[in-house]
Amino acid sequence: MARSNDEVAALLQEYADLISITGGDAFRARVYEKAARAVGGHHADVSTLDLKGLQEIPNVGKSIAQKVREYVDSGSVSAVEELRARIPAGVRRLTAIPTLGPKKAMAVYEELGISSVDELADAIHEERLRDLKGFGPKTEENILHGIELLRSSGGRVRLDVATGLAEDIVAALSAVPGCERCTYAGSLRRGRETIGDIDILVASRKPAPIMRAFTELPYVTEVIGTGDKKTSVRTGKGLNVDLRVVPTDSWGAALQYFTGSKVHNIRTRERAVHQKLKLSEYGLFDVESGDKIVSETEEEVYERLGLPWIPPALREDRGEIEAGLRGALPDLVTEADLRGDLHTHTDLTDGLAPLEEMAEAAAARGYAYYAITDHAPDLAMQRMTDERMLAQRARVRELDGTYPTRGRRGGLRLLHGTELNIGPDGRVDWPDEFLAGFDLCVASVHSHFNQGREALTRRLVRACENPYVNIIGHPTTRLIGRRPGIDADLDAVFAACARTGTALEVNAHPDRLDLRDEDILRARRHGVRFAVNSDAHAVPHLANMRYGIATARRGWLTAEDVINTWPERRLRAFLRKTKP
DNA sequence: GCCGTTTTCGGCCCGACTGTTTTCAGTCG
Repeated sequence: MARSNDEVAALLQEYADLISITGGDAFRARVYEKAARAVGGHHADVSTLDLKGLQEIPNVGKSIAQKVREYVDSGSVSAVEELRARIPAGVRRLTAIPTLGPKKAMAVYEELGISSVDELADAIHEERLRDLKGFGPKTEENILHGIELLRSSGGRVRLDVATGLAEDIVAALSAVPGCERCTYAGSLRRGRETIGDIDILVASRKPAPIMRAFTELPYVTEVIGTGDKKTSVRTGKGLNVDLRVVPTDSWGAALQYFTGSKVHNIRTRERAVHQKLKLSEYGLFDVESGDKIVSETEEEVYERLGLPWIPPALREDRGEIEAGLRGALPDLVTEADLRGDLHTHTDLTDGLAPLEEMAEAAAARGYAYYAITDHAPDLAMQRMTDERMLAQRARVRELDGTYPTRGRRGGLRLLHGTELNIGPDGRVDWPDEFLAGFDLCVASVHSHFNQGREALTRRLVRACENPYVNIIGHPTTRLIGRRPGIDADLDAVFAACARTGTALEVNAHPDRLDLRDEDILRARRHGVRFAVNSDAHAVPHLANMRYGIATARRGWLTAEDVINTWPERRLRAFLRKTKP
């Protein structure tokens, strides 16, 4: 079951879409969109709020608050039902087709009675669309192509895939003569968990050679559009890449603009308007005189708007503008803050590399400490026994402090741990006496994902209450794009973590990124501590930490919030939990 | 429909590109 907030947000978004499709007031539609986002991101459950409490949510006024109450009380909203009755659900789905927006969707429905993607494809094959006003052969072709894209991909790729491609493109374009600066922006710079398309920004006085080099890159399969300021392509990975070329003195304004997010940009531009200024990708301008005020760096742009520079990870309109105005932006954790990794595997279970290689690679990363946490016996396929685990522990003790780690006195401190399995009833693999021998225990759910909400919640809370469980590993077990997170009452779990001194993992594997940014934000309000871990099963996986840190930053975490940035003594004290 | 260091009414982010247009609407980010 989704949180009430998510259901209400989806309903408000649907209402906004229906207003747009029916040609309603565009500003009114936008307000519903803004309210949908605000409700989705609100910390308190809307089903527990009265009208007054609801109206404290930004962009929720009397009218929308009443609709939310109506939904919570009765399960539906009459105003939404009225529009649903006028517009078949299929018409709304048409707007998911690239190049087909609300206006065209309404036109094909009203003129031709089309209310599904299949009917639309048929109509195009029969050349019936081109007779409509504003439609022509090219429009038909574009829509048909859009339908193919919609059916084939569906869109977003993993953060690591997009990062790799973007870094290749930046390297290639940086080598083109006349390219003065080049970087990626957009959701990738903000570190979102999946990427819909890549935005590349170049500063240059001569765009043509850059645009040409861009369209000739080997992985480009199609050029969608091209001008002297902007070019868009599709790549073999099903990922679109947009390239914008701006004058060098516009770099800061352009970087700010193309980093987004859209909602953050709207907020910053609104601030500009209130100061009789205009903010675009070319700079911050005085409206009356047209004079450019600043444009060279992001810092100048924000400063002139009365704001400190805001880290890209925070630019989602989740309170960063208000925090900036109060001087209360968090000092976000960085990869350099990390002193160790607290969840890793070796070839004793399902890892690929032996303990020695993993430890050596960890030392090379400059860590001060490193935990080996192989699987415990309840994951039967891992064939773990007490003897094998104790033999590994003896080897860990031998190797402790023997790997020189740069910039630190003494060698890499090795911690011997395990990744326990949280059983259906919340119990873990070993009895307390055996668990007491570990330096730390991660505990994770690996099966029985579909127990009811109450059972799953109890299960996780019970794991937190185990005095030997230090970290809940990949807390929701979601796999991005493949498996949803378990349906537990996460707020209850977060409260249990805070109460028992159990940390929540931010699993850095790009398939997981679990907890996700929004859940981190909620957990943080409970006073929970976090561990950003690679869950490495091979040496190269240790470097996935960058994605975990990106996610932690999106969750507003500081080094203080993350236990594996702490000095070893403080970490070990935390791991003693509530035990005497 | 929401909101207010101009305002309780009158605003509401800005520009690039495309395809259809004889000067602009729609879509996208």
